[in-house]
Amino acid sequence: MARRPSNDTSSRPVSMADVARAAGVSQQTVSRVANGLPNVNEQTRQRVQAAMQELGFRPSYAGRSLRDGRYHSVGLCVNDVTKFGNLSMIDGIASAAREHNCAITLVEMSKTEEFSLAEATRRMAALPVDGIIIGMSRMAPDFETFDPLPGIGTVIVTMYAHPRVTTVDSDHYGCSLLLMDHLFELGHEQIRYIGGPSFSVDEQFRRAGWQDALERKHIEPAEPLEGDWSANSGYEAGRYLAEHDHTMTAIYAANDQMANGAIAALRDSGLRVPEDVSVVGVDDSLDDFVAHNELTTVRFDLHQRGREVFEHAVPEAGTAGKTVAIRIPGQLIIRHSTAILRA
Amino acid sequence: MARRPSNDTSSRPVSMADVARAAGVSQQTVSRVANGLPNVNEQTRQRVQAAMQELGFRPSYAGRSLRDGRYHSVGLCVNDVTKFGNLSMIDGIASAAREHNCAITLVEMSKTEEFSLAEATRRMAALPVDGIIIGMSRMAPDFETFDPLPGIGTVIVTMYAHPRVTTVDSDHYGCSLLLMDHLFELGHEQIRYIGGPSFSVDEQFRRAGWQDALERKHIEPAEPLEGDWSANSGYEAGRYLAEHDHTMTAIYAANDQMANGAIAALRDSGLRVPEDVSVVGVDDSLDDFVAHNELTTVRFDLHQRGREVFEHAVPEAGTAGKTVAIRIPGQLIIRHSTAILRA
DNA sequence: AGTGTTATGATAGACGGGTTCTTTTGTCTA
DNA sequence: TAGACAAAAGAACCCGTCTATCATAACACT
Repeated sequence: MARRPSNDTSSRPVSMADVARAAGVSQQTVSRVANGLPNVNEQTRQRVQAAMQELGFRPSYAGRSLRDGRYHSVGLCVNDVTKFGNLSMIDGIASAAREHNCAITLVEMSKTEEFSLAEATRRMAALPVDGIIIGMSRMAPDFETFDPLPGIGTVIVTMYAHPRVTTVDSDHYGCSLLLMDHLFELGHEQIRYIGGPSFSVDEQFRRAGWQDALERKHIEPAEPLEGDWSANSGYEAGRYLAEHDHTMTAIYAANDQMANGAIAALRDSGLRVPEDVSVVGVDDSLDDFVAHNELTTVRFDLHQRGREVFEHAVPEAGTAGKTVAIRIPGQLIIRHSTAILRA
Repeated sequence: MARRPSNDTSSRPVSMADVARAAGVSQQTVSRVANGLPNVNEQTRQRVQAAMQELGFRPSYAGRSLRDGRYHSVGLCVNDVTKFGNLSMIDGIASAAREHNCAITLVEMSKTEEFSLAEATRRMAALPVDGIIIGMSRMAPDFETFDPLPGIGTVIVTMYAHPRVTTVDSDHYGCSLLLMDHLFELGHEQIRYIGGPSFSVDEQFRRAGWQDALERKHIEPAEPLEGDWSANSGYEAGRYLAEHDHTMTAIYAANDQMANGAIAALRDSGLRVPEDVSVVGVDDSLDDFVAHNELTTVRFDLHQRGREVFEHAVPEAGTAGKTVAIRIPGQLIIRHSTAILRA
């Protein structure tokens, strides 16, 4: 014998049938009231609403989803919530999701465990999501071992393109070109690079942009330095450069934190910024943390990126099926850490 | 006429019935295979698994939830993802949720719209959640207009206590006592306060701690200054104090960013830190952004807070029903922005 | 009296997974 | 060969919401 329908409201959420019983009407009438359909007597409507109120009825998400085939939520899988890139991604997506009256189902992978597209997809597949977003800025996506789930939109946040999946990212290559052009215009040519950890894809593209910009002008790039995104690592690198490279006139640090550290190191070494050395960073992330932020940097429109990501993951009519690779350009923010090269 | 059952697999996710048809077995046999139950012939099992693979079957979240009455997700509603407090809360909760194999359903309220417990509860009620967490650090919770949803755990992250709902927060009052005791031990008595915006509850409790600590020692508190949590506002306040208060020997800034700004202002005014003025902050949030972080501060164990929040929102057997008010103490981190008061 | 409108109930089916009950099939023993 | 027993698989039903259909009132208007 299958389970008997139980009438004790204590252990079970309140259903339409419970409301119907309490109000002395049929379940359909409750449905009509709940969904604001016509052909309900005003008196009846009030009686039903009173019963709903009293019993604390709220429609079952599961029942409705089963019926509608939609969840009104988008899945987001990231490696580490606290990383600047991921945080700003969440913010951008949250704002886009809210506009579509959609929630975000967030899964943070363990910081120690292996983070792969395959694993992320497996985890998201079991969740109530109408689309899947996977943030892969830390490492190259494992496209070989990955198959997108059929019948559900998938977007990967990465600089790499995929033939069957839409990928979106801020243009981590182009931002370097913006900054390098700015430095070139100021007359700089000996531009050193302080990068993030070399496994990071963001780092790889930012460094490639720096290198290509130099080579395009037939300038031999000096050895890039490797940091870990933190201000301290930028300081170390800045110290090293101040002591060992007396021809350099500018430093490109791959994020603002390292740039900030590098500036401190240069000043501790007796060099002036920007008079002796110009310094640029990326992200425009210092404002809250540093008074009188003077760093020339690139700002990405993370809300636009969030919107692009969201709308490709949960496509409205028409846009479905097309897979594209979107690179969102950054905007050069010129402050006072860069200056014209003295003759 | 009700909807006809459709057999076109193209527009509909693959169900157990589809797999059963393809494998030539009944739907129940598919269920047995999917859930690893016994009493299935090895040959049959393989045939079913092959069909699952080929059709790309994945169990419907809605169907399973409807059946089980559980969602394996906890709802989290915050005002602004990017605020340090909220971010670290998400991180802590995410890590606790992962341990329970649980996802987070995140709803970010519009930064402009009114953020109330009633509204947050209303939004979360329509989502697939086994528990509800509402972050209310920005303003006093509107307990009057709020009723917790029956039959679902609710936790509010706030310093205020509620008779029928569990509330959890870092101890924003106690952290002030820790810092003030540290400064008292160093001999400081003229301790100025730079706070956050006065509508913030965190601010109110941190300031109350500062004031009570002074009054307990019968020291008249000097007028507190109001910032907006940013380094720039800390700088402004620091400048003002350096110029107008020549008796102060220490500054307590209500977060690290403002403390960092204040230090910069003091140094720009020709004062040395910590020799002339000691400075303390709260949050321990500077490490990534500032090289050689020397700020004495209080660190909160946000993962512990996340765990407490999660486990009270989604109570395992036993803990249900009890409502408590939990205040998680911070830890004093002594660096080099504080020093013994010179005679 | 006849026609139409509005309000409501009764019944049922669809959605997908899981549980219980029942039936069929196969194997072993007396 | 009949009976006992276990393994395998099918049938029915429930979870809660929504919709479709039909039936049945009550009521108004012509």
